[in-house]
Amino acid sequence: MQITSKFTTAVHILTCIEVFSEQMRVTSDFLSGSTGVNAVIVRNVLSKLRSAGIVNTRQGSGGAHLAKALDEITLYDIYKAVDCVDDEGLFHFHENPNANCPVGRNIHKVMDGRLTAAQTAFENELKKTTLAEVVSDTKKIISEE
Amino acid sequence: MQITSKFTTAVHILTCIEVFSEQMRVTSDFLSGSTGVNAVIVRNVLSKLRSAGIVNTRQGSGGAHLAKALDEITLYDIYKAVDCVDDEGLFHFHENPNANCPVGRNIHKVMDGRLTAAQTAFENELKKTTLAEVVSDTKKIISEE
DNA sequence: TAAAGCTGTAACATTCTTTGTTTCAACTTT
DNA sequence: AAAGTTGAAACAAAGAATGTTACAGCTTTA
Repeated sequence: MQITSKFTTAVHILTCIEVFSEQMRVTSDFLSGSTGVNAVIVRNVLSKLRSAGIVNTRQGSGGAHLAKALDEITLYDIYKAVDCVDDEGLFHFHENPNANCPVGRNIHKVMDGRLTAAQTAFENELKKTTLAEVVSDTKKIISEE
Repeated sequence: MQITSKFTTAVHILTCIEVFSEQMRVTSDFLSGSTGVNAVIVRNVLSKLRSAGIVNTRQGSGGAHLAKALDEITLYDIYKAVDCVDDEGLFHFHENPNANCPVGRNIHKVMDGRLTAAQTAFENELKKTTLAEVVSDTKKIISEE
């Protein structure tokens, strides 16, 4: 199992918007070319990012723009925006533990807190990085090429 | 996306083995009944746990037993044993970023360390809990029912 | 030694998720 | 009005997760 590539795609898209949007119109076709991801998927990701208030897009005129300051967008915000994880949480619990078995009817109580703790540790780590850092690292590498 | 239910199934199975194996033979059929998971899947999970040196099973006689002390088995060990995550890591990176784009050819360099850090934070949290604690919590809840 | 009960495993089936594709209406600019 | 774009629905394809069937081989016990 893996976290959907929409997440890294979204980060890539946002980085492109920041790096290129002053010089050119960053369209879904351009982003499709840079990411290697289908343009409809790109629009889909952009749509989710827009719902989350992270980007602005407009029909007709084209070109995506950031809707927030770079340092106000964390990897966690992006991860949440593109629905990497459903409401059930990161772990898929087996669905029919037997309530007639003492272990079966209590395993959820014993495990849930610990599973949540692992998920939270993961998400907190994503909160530590902002798009500002990603963009700054990217620009630095580009300038040194 | 979610982490395969084989993980929680495995924890459930191991807890059952510890709780019940003194009084009875803990067969894959019994475990299937307690977990609500198909007996072949149970045997499959047991097979992976055996490969990882966590349980012993025997053809013919039946009945699974722990191969290690309870406090030497962490949730991380179980998670690794049942192959929750492949070698690529927790994140699925979009596969064809465009090397002709300055962002496309560098996005991996910028992101990989941060993705690994998030995965590591997650795994380290799983290392904090041993099966001893899971079993002890379970027995406590059962005794208070 | 035969029967019964169990494990190990392969092959296949089913369902769900992810990703891609086609299509087209609606919008904006020129 | 034409050209280029977004938004979104509907469908297709591929892959992953889970379940099912089937059966060979092991162990115990009668």
